[in-house]
Amino acid sequence: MNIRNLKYLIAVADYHHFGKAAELCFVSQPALSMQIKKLEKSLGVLLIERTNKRVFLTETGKLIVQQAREIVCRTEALCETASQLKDPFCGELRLGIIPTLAPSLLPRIIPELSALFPKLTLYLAEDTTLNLLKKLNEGHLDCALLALPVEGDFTMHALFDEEFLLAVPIGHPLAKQTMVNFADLADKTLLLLEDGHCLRDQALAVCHSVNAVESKKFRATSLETLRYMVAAGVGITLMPKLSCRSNDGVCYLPFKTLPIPTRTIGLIWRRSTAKKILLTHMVEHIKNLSAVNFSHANALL
Amino acid sequence: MNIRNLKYLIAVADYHHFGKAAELCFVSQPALSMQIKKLEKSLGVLLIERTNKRVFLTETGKLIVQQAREIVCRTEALCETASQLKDPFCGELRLGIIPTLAPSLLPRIIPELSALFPKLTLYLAEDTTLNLLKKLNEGHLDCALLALPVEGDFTMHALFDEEFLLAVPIGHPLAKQTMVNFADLADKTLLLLEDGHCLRDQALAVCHSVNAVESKKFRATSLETLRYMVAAGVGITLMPKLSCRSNDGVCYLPFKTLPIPTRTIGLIWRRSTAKKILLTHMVEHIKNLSAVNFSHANALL
DNA sequence: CTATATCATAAGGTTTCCTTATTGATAAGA
DNA sequence: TCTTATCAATAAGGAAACCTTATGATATAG
Repeated sequence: MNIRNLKYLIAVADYHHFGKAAELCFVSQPALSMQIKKLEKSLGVLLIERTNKRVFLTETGKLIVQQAREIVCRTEALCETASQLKDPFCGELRLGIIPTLAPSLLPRIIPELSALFPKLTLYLAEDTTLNLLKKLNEGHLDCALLALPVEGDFTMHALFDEEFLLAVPIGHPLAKQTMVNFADLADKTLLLLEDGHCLRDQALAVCHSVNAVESKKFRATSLETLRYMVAAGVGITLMPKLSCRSNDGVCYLPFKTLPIPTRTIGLIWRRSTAKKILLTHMVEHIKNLSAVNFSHANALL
Repeated sequence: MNIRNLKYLIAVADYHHFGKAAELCFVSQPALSMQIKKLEKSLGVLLIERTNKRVFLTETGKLIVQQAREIVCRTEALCETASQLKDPFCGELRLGIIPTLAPSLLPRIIPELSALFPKLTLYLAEDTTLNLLKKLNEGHLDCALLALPVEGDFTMHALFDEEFLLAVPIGHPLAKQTMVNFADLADKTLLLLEDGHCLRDQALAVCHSVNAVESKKFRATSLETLRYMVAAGVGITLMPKLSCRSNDGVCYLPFKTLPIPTRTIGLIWRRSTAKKILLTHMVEHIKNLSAVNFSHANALL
């Protein structure tokens, strides 16, 4: 048995076709057929049932393929480990991020990160927390930027706390204040995001603690929609600080009452990742950036 | 990279010597040297520092070897899976068993099991529960016969309940009774096994529930020692039913009071074992054997 | 300074593996 | 029923990988 054998087997398992599997493996069909046969012989079991029109795995084959995938996956991880140890700041990094953070945070950190890690290719994926965790576990992502805490066996590093501000239309009675109390929100109705966004749950928690309620008529699909709804005078909402802007027809009021509602933004990754060194450096850099750029004074772009 | 490469690397990591590692791998030293060099080149990192007198792993090498061991281990597991699927009742089975069970149970099941699985080679290892669990986890054992429940992520199957009987010397006042009550034990002193035996803990639990106490002067290293001490009139003890004999100078009294003190004997294995089929068959056979042979009527040999 | 131990290198042969061409078997269509 | 298309197996020859033996280089010990 060798790793190539296993890769060929997995290709056949994925394509149910020797020819296509061979193509995928960049070898000729007979070469692949022969290797599969050799593997079967060395294991002493039939892995694939071949008829001329149909190729499918035996029950034994399914179990073996399952283990083969694990092995191939680990060999790739080994290579990745070596490559990262050679140069931790080189290669690719697949970064997941939640939609309520991406448009506001990325422009503030990507330019600096690109400059700091010029040999690094960054791939970005925007998705909900639940999907990000899934993709992380499946190895499709290397790390994720999201609101802590999350469930799962990940290494988690808090980066900064992001305040929530109350967003009201310019003409709103509260817009005359410079700050807002919890009491101001009592029995008010807030516009929130639709299900799936972690921000929705955090906002609901705030609602609960100040005796506000969610609007039953409307659930937004994005923060931008939410902002336009507020600007249009439909209602008020909570907005994370980094997403607050000036001169957009909305008035953002910071909270005066302690504890100020916030969410903690963090970077997480699989404990077993090969990119530990790069990622811990990245945490430090983002922490520094946030301290300098997202501070109270200049958080509003 | 291939599996052979990794095996060679692991051998060097284990022996810190190219020549000896090569011998272990049944190849010449240059062949091994070349493969290691090839691996280093393909990974792009230095794995081993060579001076003419000393061979040692780089920090990178240590991390890579760690992963290599995992991979090689899994390839062996894959082979084992195939072999077990080909013939589940063939090959080797490494069975662990606790010392307070081995001498009494094995003679009652090994002959039948040998007959049922003639192509199976059975290796037996006697050790305490803690050590058995460790060896199971490390892959040095395939399964273990012990008292349930145990801590850990294992598949567990109860086989039978084994009663505890009170062992008293023939001349003892209680020896005149045919059975014994919990009340008979109140404030009595019992001889127990030394630390490490699960039976000790179970006996202590019984002591606690009947207000008996442990003898402070003596702790036995085995059930046999315990039996001799009782026969010599030093004290009384609890004896698991399968270890009770007739005509050995000791009188074994069953408990009359409900619930009769017992321990549950079970077979456990790693959830990921390749020998699932064999082991589940074995569970059924031992259950049947226990129903037929360890029943109340003929438990005393 | 010599001997020894130890890993690296070199040259040549063996084995493994791959490629192209072809065969054989089966299912679908005429 | 015969033909055709599809697809995996087989065969033969060449390329690559790998191993072996012999030799080289270098550091340590005496």
